This record gives sequence, C-alpha cells and structure tokens, in this order.
Amino acid sequence: MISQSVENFLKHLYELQNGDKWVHTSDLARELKQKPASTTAMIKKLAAPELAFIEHIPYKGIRLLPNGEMIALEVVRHHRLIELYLSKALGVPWDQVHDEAEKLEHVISEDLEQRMADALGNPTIDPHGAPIPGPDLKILKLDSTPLSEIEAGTTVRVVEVYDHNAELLRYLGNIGLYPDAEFTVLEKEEFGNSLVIEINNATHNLGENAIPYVSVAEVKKPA
Amino acid sequence: MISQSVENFLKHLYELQNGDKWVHTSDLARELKQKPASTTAMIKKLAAPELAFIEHIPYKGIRLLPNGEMIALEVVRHHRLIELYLSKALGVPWDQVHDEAEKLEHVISEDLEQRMADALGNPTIDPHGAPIPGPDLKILKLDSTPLSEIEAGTTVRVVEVYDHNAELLRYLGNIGLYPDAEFTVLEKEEFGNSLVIEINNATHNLGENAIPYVSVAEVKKPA
DNA sequence: TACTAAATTTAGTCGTGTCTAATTTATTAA
DNA sequence: TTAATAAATTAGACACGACTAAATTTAGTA
Repeated sequence: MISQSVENFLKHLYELQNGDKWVHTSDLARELKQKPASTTAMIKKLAAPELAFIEHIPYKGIRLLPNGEMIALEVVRHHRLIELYLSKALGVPWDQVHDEAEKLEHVISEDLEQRMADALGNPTIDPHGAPIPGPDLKILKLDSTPLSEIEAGTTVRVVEVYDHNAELLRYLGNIGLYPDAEFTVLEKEEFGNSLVIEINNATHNLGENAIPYVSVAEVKKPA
Repeated sequence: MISQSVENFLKHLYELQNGDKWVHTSDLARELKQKPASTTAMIKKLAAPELAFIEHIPYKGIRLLPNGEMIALEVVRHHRLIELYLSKALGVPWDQVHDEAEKLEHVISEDLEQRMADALGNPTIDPHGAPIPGPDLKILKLDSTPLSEIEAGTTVRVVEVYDHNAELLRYLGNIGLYPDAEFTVLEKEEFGNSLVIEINNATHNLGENAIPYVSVAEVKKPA
C-alpha cells in the first residue's frame, strides 16, 4: 500500500518536473511545506532500487522513473477529476476546489474515480484548464503561449491558470478570466511586468502576481 | 487537529455504545481491526483529563464524554451523508457505500458537507435506514422493532439494516429488502432463528446471518 | 586558485500509532 | 473460598514521517 505521503511526494514532483526537468530538493520541500532534510529522507527511500520510483543524483536533483510516474499520474488524475466534479456537480468555487481535492485525491477508489469520470462525460480538462490524464494515464499536451509573450493588440483565449492561490483565483474569476474566456491585451509595459487587458467590456491591470500564471492561445493578432 | 485514528476510534465507539452502554476494550478492538493492546493505548490517551473524550473504568469499559460525542457525531454525520450522496448522486451500490465513506468521512470540509446536504435536500436517513445527525448534531430516534420479535402473519416495513457486510447487503438488495420496502412474515421457526418472508410476490428464507441486522415497523398485524 | 555562501545531506531525536509478550485483574465454576 | 480462565493492561519494540543541528558538497566570486 502506498502511503499518502508518498503519493503526495510523487504528485508534487510530477508537477514541478514539468516534462523531464531535474527537480531540486529545496523546491520540492517548499512545495510539500516541509524542511529540506525531510525531503531528502523521503528521496532516499523512494530512490532505493526495490522501489525505483525516482532517480537521484546527490546534490544535483531528482526525477521520476516510470514506476513513480505511473503513481503520480494516477494521483493527478484523481486530483483533477475531483476538482472538476466538485466544481460542476456541487458548485464549489474554483478557488476552493484545489484544497479540497488535495485531501480527497488520496482516498477515492478506482470505482469512484470511474463514476465521477462517467458523470462528467470523461472530461479532459479541469477547472483551471489543466489536462486530466485518461484512465490509461495518457495526458493531452495543450498548445498554449505564456501570457507574458503576447503582444499588445492581440485577442486571446485563456487556456490555463497555473496557480492555486485562492486570492488570485478569486480575483481572476471575478473579472471573468478563466479557461475559455477571451480577452484583449490593450497595453504592455516596458518590461512586460504589467498588462492592461479588456475583458467583458471592462479594463483591468494585471501585474507580476498574475501574468506568469496564465497561458493563452492567440485568437486575433493586431492589425 | 484531530487525527483520523482518533476520529475513527470515537466513531466506532459511538456505534458500539448504542445509547450509553459501557463498551469493552475487546469489542472496540475487533471493530477497529486492531489488537486490544493498541486499543488500550488509545483509551489512555483519550481518557486523559486534557482531552476528556471518553470515560474509562479500567477492566470495566469505556463510554463517550460530551467532548468525544460531539466529534463522533460529526464523523457519523459525514459518514452517513457521504453514503447517501454516493448512492443517490453517483449510483454507488448500497453494499459499497460504507467502505467508500469510511475513507472519505475524515477528509471532507464543513463546506463540502454542507453542499452535499443541500444537494440531497438535508436528508435525515441514510441508505441503510440509519438517521443522519443534523448540522446541530441532533439525531432522530427511530421507532422500530427487531425483526426477530415479529410474529408470523405480520406485514412490516423495513426501517433499518445494521450490518455493513457487502455480501449480505447484496443479497438483501437483490430480493428487494431495503429501507421502506414492505414484506410479510409467513412462517417463524421454533426458536426464531429462521423466517420465511414474502416480498415482491416471492418467498425467501432469512436465517441468523440476516435476521439480527434488520429492524422493522409493523404495518398490518395478523388477523 | 582559494574562499565563501547556499544548498544538500547526514546524524540523531521525537510523536503517533501499531505490534508482541508478559503481567494483572475480574469472573466463573469447583 | 479458591482455582482456573478470559479479558485487559503494562512494558518494551518498531515503522513512519517529521524535525533540528551539524557536516558536506557545490557553485560563484575575489
């Protein structure tokens, strides 16, 4: 039986790894809200050849191995399905679904996973725009551009909002900025650390606390 | 923060206690699927005056104190709401809802509890016929009679099925014996350890593995 | 090239919850 | 009333997952 601690470790590692980047102990520790020494202890355990969940180069970093990635994807599937289910079926606001799913993801059965997926029509995107791994754990690769790279005058469609900070999500939700919504970048400041956007016929200023967490697809380029 | 182990201990104690009976260490240990020595360790912890969750008379037994009963009722509310939600909203069969709820009951937020209750119209009875404590933790006292006490010829309505054994529940469900269903006791054997009943125009034999776990209300007495 | 600062790991400790084995207490039958 | 038996508790160990403090390694700078 895989403990919740291990599931959580592998899930957060998966999310930080973002493909196959090497992940630093301290980054994962921050994500797991624990001291780096605790993370190292877990690393040693999960890198042992009997498990081979991760690969570890001491003082360099860690990376998922196939064994560990399967578990991580299973947990990510649970997490994102639950987020969508809570949002759609029970009306939980999108800034709250993450924390709730964080606890539920470790305790639902495969049968319940299946039932939620069926109830939602086997969805592939969660409330934040992130792809939901399928029952086969295959995951969709979304085509998107960081908002920071968009030129002034462009109209875009929101693809994904990465952060789980409730305050930010509440703000973005209030102005109508969530997956599939469209908006136009009116102005872009010199170093790109501030944008003026028009969304739902209102203009808003986005700063460094928001821009890095939004990815979009271009809908209409400037003339 | 109250751990899942403590929540579980208090919930199972509540269920064994059935009012205010004293509960034996070994009975609770069996329920918790652990060794009696482990149960004693937990008893000592929860009976300490700083917590005062339970009352303990060594070698006699234990009983909930108000502090512990509140927590137990909160967990029972979660458990029964979840059972009903899984059954109604996701079609989980009634022989599976218990095991699923056993894990979920410890991790849902008060907000989610509220949303499920609302979605179900603030129900007061779970899929097995057990009363669901309200948001104020008040609990309905059901008026019912053990099936074992019913005389031949009586027609009854099922009030509650106590056991969580999946095989038994599946069998009872298949013949149509679940809360609110009606049936007639056709014959009663000498020592009451076997009954012939008529339900949905079919007759079935109920034995000692089923009779003690069913409670009913009389609908029509024999002529 | 040597030194310093930051990141990482190691060593040792602790709390929680479980276990087995040994002991104590309560109950029942002689 | 006492002896046998069953139940409960105590004592001691262990796995897990966290922590702090100390030592080590790496990387960047003088």
